[in-house]
Amino acid sequence: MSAATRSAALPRASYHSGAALPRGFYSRSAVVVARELLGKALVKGKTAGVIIETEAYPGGDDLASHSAAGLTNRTRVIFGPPGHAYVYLSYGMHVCMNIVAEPEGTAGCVLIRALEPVSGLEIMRARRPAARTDRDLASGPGKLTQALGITLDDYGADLTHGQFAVHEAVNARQFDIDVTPRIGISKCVDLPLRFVARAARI
DNA sequence: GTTGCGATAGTCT
DNA sequence: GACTATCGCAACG
Repeated sequence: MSAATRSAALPRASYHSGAALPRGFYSRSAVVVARELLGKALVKGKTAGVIIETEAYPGGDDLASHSAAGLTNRTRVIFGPPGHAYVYLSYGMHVCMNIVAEPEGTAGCVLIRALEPVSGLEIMRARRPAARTDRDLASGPGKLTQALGITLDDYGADLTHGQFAVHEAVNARQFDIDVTPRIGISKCVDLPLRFVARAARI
């Protein structure tokens, strides 16, 4: 266990979700939001998963953030009010999902990189025939959007209420948080902005 | 278990 | 016209 590790709580597979997180949760720095999203439940329709991996894209000075180039049609939601979905197409074929952080007018978002599937497993398996195990259903940014049925049509969706939202998770167990550099980027590759929940053994 | 590579389309230069 | 915040499969060990 490294010095960058700390303890927090992760829901059990038999979890049930609590109330949707309020907008104020997201109206903070992207780094704090990225860290605190671990262990929360991302719900869409009948499917849901517990967030186990995130990356912070603070905007501003961070050249790896899509918002670094400024306000464009694609990035406008990142500058808007927090708690909304920033969805984009990656490598021409994969959909990736972020949650907008920081107060309105300030850029910043959190990439959701992986989920632990907890509800609607049958639906997820049907959507992801390539997954060999249930662990692979949502173990990557492009996989989790497929498993939950998130598409570019969900761009800008408000995640603080409704059938597509992030919920407080109930019935939690302990996990550790590893902090590492972000994955798959070519700029600012050394910043420790990736957060991974590692379930405690036993 | 690991490494290497091609697919594919939106966005920006 | 270049460049991706990736994935899945094939070919190894």
